[in-house]
Amino acid sequence: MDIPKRYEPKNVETQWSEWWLKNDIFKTTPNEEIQPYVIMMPPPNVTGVLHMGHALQDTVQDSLIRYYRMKGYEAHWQAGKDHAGIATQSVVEKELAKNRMPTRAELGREKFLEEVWKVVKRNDGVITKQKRALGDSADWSRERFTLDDGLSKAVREVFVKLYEDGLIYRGPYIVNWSPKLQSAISDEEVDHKEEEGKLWHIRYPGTDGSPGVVVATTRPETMLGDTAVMVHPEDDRYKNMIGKEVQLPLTDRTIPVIADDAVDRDFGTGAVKVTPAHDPNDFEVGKRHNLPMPIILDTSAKMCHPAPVRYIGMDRFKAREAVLEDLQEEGLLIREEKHTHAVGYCHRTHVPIEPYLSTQWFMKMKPLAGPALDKVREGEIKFVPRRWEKVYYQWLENIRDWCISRQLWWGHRIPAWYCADCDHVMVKRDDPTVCEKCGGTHLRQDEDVLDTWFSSWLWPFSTLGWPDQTPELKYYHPTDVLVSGYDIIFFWIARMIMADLYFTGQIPFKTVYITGMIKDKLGRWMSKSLGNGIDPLEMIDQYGADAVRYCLIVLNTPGQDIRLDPSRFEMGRNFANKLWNAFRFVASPASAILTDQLDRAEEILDELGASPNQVLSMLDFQGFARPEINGKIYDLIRETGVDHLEDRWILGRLIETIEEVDNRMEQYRLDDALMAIYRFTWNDFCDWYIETIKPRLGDDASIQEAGTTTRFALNMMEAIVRLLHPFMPFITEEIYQHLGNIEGRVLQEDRAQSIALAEFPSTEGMKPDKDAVADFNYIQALVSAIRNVRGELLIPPGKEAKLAILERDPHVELVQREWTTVKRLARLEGDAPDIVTEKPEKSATTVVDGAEVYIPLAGLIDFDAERARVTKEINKLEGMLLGIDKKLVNEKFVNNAPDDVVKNEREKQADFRAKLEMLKAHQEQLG
RNA sequence: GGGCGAUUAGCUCAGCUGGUUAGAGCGCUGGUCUCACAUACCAGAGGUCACUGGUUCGACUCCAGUAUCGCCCACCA
Repeated sequence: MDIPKRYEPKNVETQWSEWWLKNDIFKTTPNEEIQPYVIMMPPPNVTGVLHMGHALQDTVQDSLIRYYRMKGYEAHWQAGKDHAGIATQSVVEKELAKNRMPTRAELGREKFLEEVWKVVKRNDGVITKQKRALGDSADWSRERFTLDDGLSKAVREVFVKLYEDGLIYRGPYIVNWSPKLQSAISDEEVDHKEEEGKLWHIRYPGTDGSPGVVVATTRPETMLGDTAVMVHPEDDRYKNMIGKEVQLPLTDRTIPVIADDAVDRDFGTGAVKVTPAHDPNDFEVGKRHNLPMPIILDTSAKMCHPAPVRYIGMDRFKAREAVLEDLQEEGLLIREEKHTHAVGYCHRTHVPIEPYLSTQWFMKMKPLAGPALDKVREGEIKFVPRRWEKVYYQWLENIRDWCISRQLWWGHRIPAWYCADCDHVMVKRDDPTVCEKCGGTHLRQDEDVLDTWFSSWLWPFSTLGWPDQTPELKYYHPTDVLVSGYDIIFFWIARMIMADLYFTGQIPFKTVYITGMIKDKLGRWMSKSLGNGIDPLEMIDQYGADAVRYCLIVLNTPGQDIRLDPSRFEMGRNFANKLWNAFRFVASPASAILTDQLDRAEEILDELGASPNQVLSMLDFQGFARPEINGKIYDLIRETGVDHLEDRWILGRLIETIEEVDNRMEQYRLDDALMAIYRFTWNDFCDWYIETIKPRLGDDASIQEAGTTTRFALNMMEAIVRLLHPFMPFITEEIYQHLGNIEGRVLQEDRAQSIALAEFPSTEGMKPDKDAVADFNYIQALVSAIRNVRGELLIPPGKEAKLAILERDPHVELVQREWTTVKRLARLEGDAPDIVTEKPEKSATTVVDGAEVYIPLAGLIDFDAERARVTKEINKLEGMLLGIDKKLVNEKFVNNAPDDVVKNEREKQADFRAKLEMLKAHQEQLG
């Protein structure tokens, strides 16, 4: 067999990902006989590329999906893409500019949308391909797009239904306006940043020549749109002003002084300028007091008409300077002081939001919020980790209406028509041609589109065919878990829960698994401007997708941010390489031996004393996925007289590992699950098991022994790759298929086509052999102790040492029996340990499991080193013993602590004391 | 102004419902190209678990507070 010494992921990974796709390995179908396990993949932007956040979340999802698929579920991972209104539209606009094409405005709606579709079609498939390179085992045949016909139908249905139910309305309100996007955005799309700004005090003189009032503002430029000054009704300073008019500086207008208890008397001057069209509070005040609401900033936040002519066309910040300058000149700028306040920024374009009075579509959220809150409160939907539920509650409890209209072109156009003849508004499932009220035919559809999230909040059911009652909807819905970052709890997660409950009456998913966000090495967000991003594709190219996945899973504590440094991927690569070489080792003798065995089949079977079918089926590789066979394999091996301690030990460790993996997977601690597999593979299987069985495969071993040994080791290998497959799908598929080939003529028909479809190892009906585990642990401790002596005393590795054990040591028999192992691993000489009645002269002494063992040192080392080693050991022991002594002297501890804890401490005390005594005696001897 | 998280070895992080000799990877020190793997092996050093109190026989783990860093929410102009 041709197996490369170094594992090279590149070709292997591409090959398998194409093979999986070609063979429909991940395709699912509704099947009532099988339990479904479903995850909705958060749809990435159509024009997007894979970034580390995707890589993390996808790996988590894929590991879950693959795990449950192997556990026998119909595991469906629903993929798709989001049209991402604003993001996509600006990508296309930028591209037009770059290519010196006409602008959006020049092209007009229809032509522009054609351009967008061109870009979308060109990019379609890019991110999907990248996700496949990562190993995503989604059912790609069921991919959906938020703008495809089905989803558009769902969006339309939802809009009309909510309109009919009175939850969607249209009207003039203050919205968050992004001058850069030239569109309204929702509250959630505004980022607040604390900023050091200024508070300016401006005098509004009385119309009668009196001093008037001084107002304080952070936005002097908006004064040009003021229609009142308000003071607190009880404020003695201003009581006499209420009802009077003041002059609005820089204009020829006069405005009234009104009283409203929304005013905080202690802030600023206690007098507030009121700009109803450009401030949410002032808008409310304006409504209460019936004030005019002149709009003085246009959609680009430039000064416009009712403002005095000399300011018109000025950008808002430019206008601020001009206004301040002019006020200064007129002596009306009283003072300016520093003032920190929160400024809203457009989440996407990072320009300051302009509160702006405009007519938009809104959705009442309160009625939807109640049930969504209940489902989480009642535990029907659980967040992992739980603390995110608080964030969810807080948002829903204070939820405000959702501004859903956007002044964009790319998206679902609002299904509302206005009759030019009678102003009637129609919201319809099918495009109307005639006004239902006046019969007129001059209908005009609303120009705006819906917020992107208005389609994605339907994702868990719209992708499954809703509003039609499809078999998919019945079978896959509700889904099991949603995996996402905490950054879109409001945007998406909470809204999905609301929508699903409202429209299907079901929860969208049972669990919300919140991942952390990927940060750079210094804990900063990865961003293009900082240039600190790590490209997952580059990492896949360099280290392999398995390595990237390994790293991301291991670093991922639920809900905790991850500081990522590219060098971290080395651990994944190294682990893959380790696994590969372990496989190479157990596989290389396999072909030869097994072929030979089969050639001598009858003879061998005869020796084994079993019928051919029995033996073949029991030695079948499927063994470790079938617990009931597992034990029998071992029994059989033992019956043949090939009874090895290490086999029973590693089997025990495997059982423990499988149990731990299952347990940790249930808790969504994929990091722990993977670490358990890692430890088993590297520390137990590679470091101890393989090292121990080497003699059984060497030249001195019989074919029969080598054969059974290889069988057993290959079975272990198979168990390992199956355990590991959910996390590292490529290398495990590669090894699995190799194992299948090695098996050659034996029971091929029983093997799954892909490891992805093989059974996950189970421990059903199996228990670790406790005695074997204890015995092997002793051997490990013994070997480690000897190695420690060797290491500390700098005994050259090539030099073989001797081992002497006391006759009364209860482990004598065990050490004799396992001498081959001990000898090899500790590099000892002799055919057996020396059995002595007392300590040999000039020996290093170490204590293993309560008994001394000796390494005669004559000719090996100087005794100073041994003295130093023993002193170190004694100091350590004394420290530990001190703590235990203290506890046991304390009556309260002895009386109050549980018996087993006290017993445990007593045992430890005895052990440590004995060990200490032995070492001290030894130290004395050394002089 | 509320809320949340973090603070454990030089670095990045685990440590579940209080009792472990407080762990891992990387890095570091010493030794090995030992016939699966130098992307490796063996041995080792390194931590008053941010601080202060409290609860408890016992606290890295629970409670209160302090400090530093970070995040989210919030219409005081």
